[in-house]
Amino acid sequence: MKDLRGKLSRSIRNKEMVLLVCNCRVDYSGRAVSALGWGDRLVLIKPDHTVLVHKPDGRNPVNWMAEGSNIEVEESDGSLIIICDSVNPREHMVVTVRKVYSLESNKLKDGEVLVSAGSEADMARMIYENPSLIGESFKPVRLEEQTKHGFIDVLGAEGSVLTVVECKRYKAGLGAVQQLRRYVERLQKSKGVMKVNGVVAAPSITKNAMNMLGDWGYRFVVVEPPMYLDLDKSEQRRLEDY
Amino acid sequence: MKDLRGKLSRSIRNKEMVLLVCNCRVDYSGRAVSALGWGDRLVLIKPDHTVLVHKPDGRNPVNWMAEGSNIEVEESDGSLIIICDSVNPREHMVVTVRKVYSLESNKLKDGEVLVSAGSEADMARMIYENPSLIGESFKPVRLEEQTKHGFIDVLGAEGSVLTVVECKRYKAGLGAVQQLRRYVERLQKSKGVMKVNGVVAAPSITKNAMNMLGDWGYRFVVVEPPMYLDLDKSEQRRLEDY
DNA sequence: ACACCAAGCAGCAAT
DNA sequence: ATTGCTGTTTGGTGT
Repeated sequence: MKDLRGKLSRSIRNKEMVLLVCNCRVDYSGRAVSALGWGDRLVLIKPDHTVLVHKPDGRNPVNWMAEGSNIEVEESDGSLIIICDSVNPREHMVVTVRKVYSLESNKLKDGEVLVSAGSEADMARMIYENPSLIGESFKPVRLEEQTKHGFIDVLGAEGSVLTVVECKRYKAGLGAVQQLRRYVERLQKSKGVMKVNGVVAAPSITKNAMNMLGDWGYRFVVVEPPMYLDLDKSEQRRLEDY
Repeated sequence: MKDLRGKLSRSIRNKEMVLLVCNCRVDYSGRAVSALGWGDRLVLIKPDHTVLVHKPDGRNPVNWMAEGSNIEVEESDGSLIIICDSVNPREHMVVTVRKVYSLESNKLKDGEVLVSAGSEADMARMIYENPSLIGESFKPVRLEEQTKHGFIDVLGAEGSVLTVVECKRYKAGLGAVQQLRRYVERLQKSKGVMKVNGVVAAPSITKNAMNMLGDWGYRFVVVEPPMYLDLDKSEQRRLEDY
């Protein structure tokens, strides 16, 4: 274990990406507490001092420390002990390694950034630019207004009545209707007007949410999120082209 | 690349955990669309066919496929091409690898499951068992009741008045108050009673949420989530003992 | 720093 | 399978 400890410490200090496949146990305390008994896992230490412990299944790490953690490697009783600490939030994770299957590290270079589309913001933009998606008389006024007390996706008017549009890129649930209700009520209060229209714009809506929508006199409009990448900032290619 | 393709395919078929450190690009389409240019990354393929692409920083994978995806490995123009597909939701991810820094795989065995404490459910249980945390006259009735129209953390009574308690393990925000409001209103409607008490139980609460709470006649009670593990199911040890 | 909200949220439980 | 909701949510943005 001694040389392993040295190699590990050196790789971390050297800002390499470390892959440690091992049998280990993990103890965590901080925002919660947890214990994980002995088993085979991947311990991934990134150059930014993010530490991830992955079980052989699932998308998420079973334990982790956010970037910037302090990492110490010790050796005791033939075990490798990886101690991670962070302040704000104060967190502590200890990985005790009793068997190493493989340890390797690489210096990685990656300057690229993910380009993606299909978010709720993209949807809001699409509605702003194509107001008829909401209704014949809908005239958009403001896009993605983040105010002190909420975030209105699209604000517009139908005739002389203000209309709040809440977008959801997936099936709208109770939460979406509640959000809409909050924004509508705030507008009514702040503007001192009785009537404000509320619209949920989403590809679909759950039954309960639809009922709640009706109870409050709001309406639902089917809108699909736009799925194309703006790769060249000029030429947009539809998803299906790929 | 040819032998690499064989090794990779074999490891995947063999349900091993595959670690591929490489220079690659990634294209994804499904719930959204994304493109990621050339760079050095870790491609992690788990036995359950979860696929994760990790950049050298950050906690989350930059691209991924959920467990159970179909994975094909091809070779073209000296590049390794990993094609992942899933139905429901229909998703597609292609990792094009032009340079392999390392490729290894291991058969992992991990039967352990994470034991943790400090969740909202733990909080609700604590309140149920220590009702005075909410108030002198609070008598708990039901714990974590999932009704058709919402999920009530703790339901109780103060005198002859029903009381709904909404727990948050962290600082309570507007969402918590709205949730509470929905449950209270539903109860009032279904039971046909005028008065139902509402309580937000959390370590702290935001200013806006506190105001909203007052507007609706609800109250806030300071409660910290319980941070101890029930390791033996009999003997509880406090976090600080470790 | 705080507050609020979206996420290709993921994962879980109950319907 | 759908619905609703928590999470050591993470991550981003505006105040």
